[in-house]
Amino acid sequence: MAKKTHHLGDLQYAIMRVLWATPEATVADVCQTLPKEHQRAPTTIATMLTKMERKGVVAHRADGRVFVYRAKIREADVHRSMVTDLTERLFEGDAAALVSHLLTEGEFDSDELSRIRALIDRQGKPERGHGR
Amino acid sequence: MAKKTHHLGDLQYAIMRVLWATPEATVADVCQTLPKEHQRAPTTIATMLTKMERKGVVAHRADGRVFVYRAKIREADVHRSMVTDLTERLFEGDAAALVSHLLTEGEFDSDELSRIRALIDRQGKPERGHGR
DNA sequence: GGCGACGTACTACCGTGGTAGTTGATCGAG
DNA sequence: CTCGATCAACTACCACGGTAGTACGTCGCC
Repeated sequence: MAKKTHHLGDLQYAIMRVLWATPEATVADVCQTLPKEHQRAPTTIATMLTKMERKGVVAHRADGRVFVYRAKIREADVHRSMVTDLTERLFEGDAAALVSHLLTEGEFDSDELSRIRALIDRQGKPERGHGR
Repeated sequence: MAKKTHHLGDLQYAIMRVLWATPEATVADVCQTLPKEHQRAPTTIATMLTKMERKGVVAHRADGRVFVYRAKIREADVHRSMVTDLTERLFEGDAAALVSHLLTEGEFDSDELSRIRALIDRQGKPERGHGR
């Protein structure tokens, strides 16, 4: 497999989000769907998509004379690879240290705190193979 | 102020780690202290430091003919800015969603889980101003 | 005094993200 | 058939991270 940490730029990630939200999209579709802070000239999007295809993160098929693009990588994989990346760089792979960081930075209000607590409880308790 | 999300490259971050670990360091010091996966030619480090100084993340003073560099930004700030960056890109700024992601990705063993739970408990209540 | 080691400055390149203009093919309208 | 719109292709830049060689000044040693 070897996913090897896709690092996408800002615009590239924005484009991926469009493609993840729809099965297929033309350059024009992407342009229209992009949030306004990422609005760019259509040629820019087309160039980006070409470069992204070279990288293997998208693919296209010709529908008449227009190209229809689709994502080749899954959002979850990118998320995982980006989070893992950051965790390794900043916390030597210690994800708990990342959580600790978020807590000490006061990123959460008490509402979120309980939400997270609930998630942890669901995670730790039950019948999952590993863990004592 | 204007923190404006320092995004450091891989080598740059590795260099910063060296400078954070010591009050001051020469190019040679940095070269020697860098972990082997980041070992580079001394000129490379020097060039990098020059570029980093232009960016304002380090500063130097001349000690005789050698330059002694020191960090201009704090590690905590970089951590915060990088984590915040990722959280915004991936989870629209919802840090709890990031934690949720980590949990569903099974990043923690039960030991870490309890550690995190303890941290969360400490967060809600006061007492113990700041230890260690 | 000359010479080599050391150390910064300068220069040069590559890859990639980002940005967009220009070109050329093609398709539909008149 | 011709004209204008629409697209992809190609080209050209810029900035920046990364990488390192070369040039040049200086310091200590023989």
